[in-house]
Amino acid sequence: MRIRKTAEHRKAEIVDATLRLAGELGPERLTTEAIAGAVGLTQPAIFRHFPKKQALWSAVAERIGSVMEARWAKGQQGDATPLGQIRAVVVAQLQLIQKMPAIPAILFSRELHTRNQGLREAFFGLLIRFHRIVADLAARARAAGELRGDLEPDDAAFLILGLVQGLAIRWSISGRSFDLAEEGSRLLDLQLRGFADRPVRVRREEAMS
Amino acid sequence: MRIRKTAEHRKAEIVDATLRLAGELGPERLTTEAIAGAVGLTQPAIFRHFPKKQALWSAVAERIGSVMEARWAKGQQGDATPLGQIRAVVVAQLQLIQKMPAIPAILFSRELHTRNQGLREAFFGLLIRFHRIVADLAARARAAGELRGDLEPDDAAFLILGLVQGLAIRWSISGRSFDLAEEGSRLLDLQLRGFADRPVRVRREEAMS
DNA sequence: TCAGCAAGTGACTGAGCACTCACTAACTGA
DNA sequence: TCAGTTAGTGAGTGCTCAGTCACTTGCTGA
Repeated sequence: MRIRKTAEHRKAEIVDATLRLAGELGPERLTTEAIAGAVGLTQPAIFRHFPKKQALWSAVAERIGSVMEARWAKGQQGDATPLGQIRAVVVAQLQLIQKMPAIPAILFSRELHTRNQGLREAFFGLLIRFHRIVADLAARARAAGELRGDLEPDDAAFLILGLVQGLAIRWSISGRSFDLAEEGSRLLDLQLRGFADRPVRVRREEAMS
Repeated sequence: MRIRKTAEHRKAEIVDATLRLAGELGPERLTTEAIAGAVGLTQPAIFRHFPKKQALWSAVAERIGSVMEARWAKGQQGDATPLGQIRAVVVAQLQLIQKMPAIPAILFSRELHTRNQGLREAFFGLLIRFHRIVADLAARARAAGELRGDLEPDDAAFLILGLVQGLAIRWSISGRSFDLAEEGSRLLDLQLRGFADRPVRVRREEAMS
């Protein structure tokens, strides 16, 4: 007997399956046929819920965006120092990537880079949001004397984003062969140590010693 | 009149066109038809020189690899300090990426991530090579007292690779809207400053002051 | 100068895939 | 209970592409 569900429910199922499969097969290998199969529908049923495949990608981007925002907000809760909050936000992001490998897969996909402008804008916006959050925390860290004076908060954030993205690339291309959050936490420690406040005179002292 | 060239010459032309077009259209949008058009041949002629499209990708990877190795070697020439050589190698890499946008395009492509295992191995190998070079320079920097003692050369190299890759992502996704080598040079400066040697006691002095 | 080789072509094939459409049947509310 | 709504289907279309194949034609060396 044919099982019918509400459109809302099906949409969510389809987005879920797309997210999962995009991580497994990669966004360009992902066909509506495969998605339908995973959900237990025939292929044309997908188009009952999303008029174009692009609309499905938009829904996926929206889902990813809201999950990310939620995690970032949670990472900033608590009474940690600004640097501690940066750590929390970055680790939250890495854990999310580990749980949703579709995120780097889509970020590195041509689906995003050439085919689907809306998707590109959505992801670029997320990158900017992430950068903004880290940069704001860095600014507070600098004000609290936890950050070198010669390091602009924006630049500190770029370096931290680079850490996350470089790690994600290495993780993806190596076949996800290590624990992302763990390795990221370790490297972030080293990175933040290099960000710590150190007046110029200290360098002179070192040079003289 | 039909123009005939030697197979060797044509192969080089086809690889050149593929590299150029992969940067413009993206690796998955790139059809044999488009390549043939750029070279001035019909589509089946491509298969006269490369039995499968994958063979063409392999030739492209080989070309990229040899160009990279040459640049890295050149960057290490001269009598700069180890840190200076790291800077030279990184800037050389960024300039190459700027000249050959196909490199990040392929690095981020599904062509590499799921479709074409040989290509993935070739690029992963290049990443490892780059990491090795930077890590070796970092080890020499540490021996020369230019690098913090708590920072393993391998980890320093990971952070620097992250900088390069994060920058490449931002550059790609932003529509190549800034000067890669310039921005990279600036960030690398900030990064290397954080790598500079600083004994633990200095931090304690700071904390006490 | 001409035989043989190999670069190149025109016309196909077949697979993959997004998307369509007429139709069916499960649910819902009056 | 039954009419209207809408999730879902089966069969198909058209397009894009990698790859094939029989054939042609420019080039080279004996």
